[in-house]
Amino acid sequence: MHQGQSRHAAYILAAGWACSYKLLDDGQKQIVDFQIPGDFLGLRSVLLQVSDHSIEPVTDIEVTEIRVQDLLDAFARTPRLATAVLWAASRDEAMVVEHLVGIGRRDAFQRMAHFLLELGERLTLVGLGSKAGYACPLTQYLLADALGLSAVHVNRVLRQLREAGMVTFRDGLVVFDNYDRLTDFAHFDPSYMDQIGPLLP
Amino acid sequence: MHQGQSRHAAYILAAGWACSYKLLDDGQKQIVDFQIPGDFLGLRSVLLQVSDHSIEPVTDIEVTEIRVQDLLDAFARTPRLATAVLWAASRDEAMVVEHLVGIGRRDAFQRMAHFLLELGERLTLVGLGSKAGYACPLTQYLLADALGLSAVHVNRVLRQLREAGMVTFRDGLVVFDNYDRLTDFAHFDPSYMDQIGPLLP
DNA sequence: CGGAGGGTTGATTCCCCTCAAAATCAGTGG
DNA sequence: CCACTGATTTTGAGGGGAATCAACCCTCCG
Repeated sequence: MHQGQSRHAAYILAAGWACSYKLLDDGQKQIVDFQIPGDFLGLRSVLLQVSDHSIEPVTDIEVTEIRVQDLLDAFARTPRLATAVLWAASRDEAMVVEHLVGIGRRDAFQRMAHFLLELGERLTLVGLGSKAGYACPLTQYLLADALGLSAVHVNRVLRQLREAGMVTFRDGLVVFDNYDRLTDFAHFDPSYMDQIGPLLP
Repeated sequence: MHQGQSRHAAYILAAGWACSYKLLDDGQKQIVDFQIPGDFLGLRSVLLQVSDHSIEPVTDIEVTEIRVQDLLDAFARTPRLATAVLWAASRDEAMVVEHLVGIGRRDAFQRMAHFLLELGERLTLVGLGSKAGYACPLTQYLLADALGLSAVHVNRVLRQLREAGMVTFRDGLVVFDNYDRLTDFAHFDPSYMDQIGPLLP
């Protein structure tokens, strides 16, 4: 899916990882978010009718297609579903906001630590991770484009976090060497993620 | 409205400016967005039941309160309204994403230029601005917290943009000295803002 | 075996921050 | 009328975090 496209469906990611990003005129890339199993793909593009961003697979993926018309029809029949989707969209926005704060006000180390922790939290919710660590197919280039850093600096930051005994990212595996010290260092507060659930009438 | 609060209403801003922001543990502030007349206030906080951010007036403001229950009841009676609100939420998220891209991948000059242009575009839509300029009550401190810069650097950037004959921000007034050159410089593409409107069943 | 993608490390440069100090202005009270 | 205060804007000097440039290594794969 690419920026500017219209007429496409939304999907739910069943397996694999994807990433949504925007391309700038000078060729730079800013990754907005990574999608893991269970996440919506392209919901906003459908609602706004024109995609304002691109989506790309990171690994091989499996998706379930949701046709726009079906979704809107379901809203009409089941208003509570509309509320639930609105809730899901709000939770997505909350994550983008947290990402914005990280890039705007945290240095590279806290930014990286916070990112790895948030990803771990999300993966734990769907049974793909724990406080020990998780499998992570992202390259250092992808991390750089997500965190607003250069790939070289990502490498340095990862090395220093590893040498500090807080977290090790190697061979597609994130291992939390000292979870508590890492959360402390990153000022990580997961409360903005584990939401109560949709507010239903 | 403050981070962590629950039980509050949503509002529509009738007059004045507000800003939504997050506070970090070390006291730094990241402004996520400014709200101008016509914008929703706190919609996400209501849907997620707990506010993940704070909202503060920038000027004196006038708001219209929307009670949560009324909103949800209206969704049940008028599904199209739910779709419309979902659309508005998506548009808000698109603006946050654009903000994220700006902070992640643009230097201070393009960031400032882009920000002033986007604000101008939004104000023009509600009749409070034009390609000539607009009244802007923001201080350089607020700009700094929004753009992820220091107030000192904001000042330098504004001076250089002024000396380059592109835009002048002085005494609460933004004047586009050369709109075309500024949009060119900032790679500003307003298409992500003037959306088609809600997709209705 | 050559090439591509990804990871690692060092040297240098530069953008932006921090610290510091004035200047300007609105309000406030003596 | 004027000193006094606080908020905001302005400008300078110096420092630091991250980018850029440039190698080199490894593994996988046709």
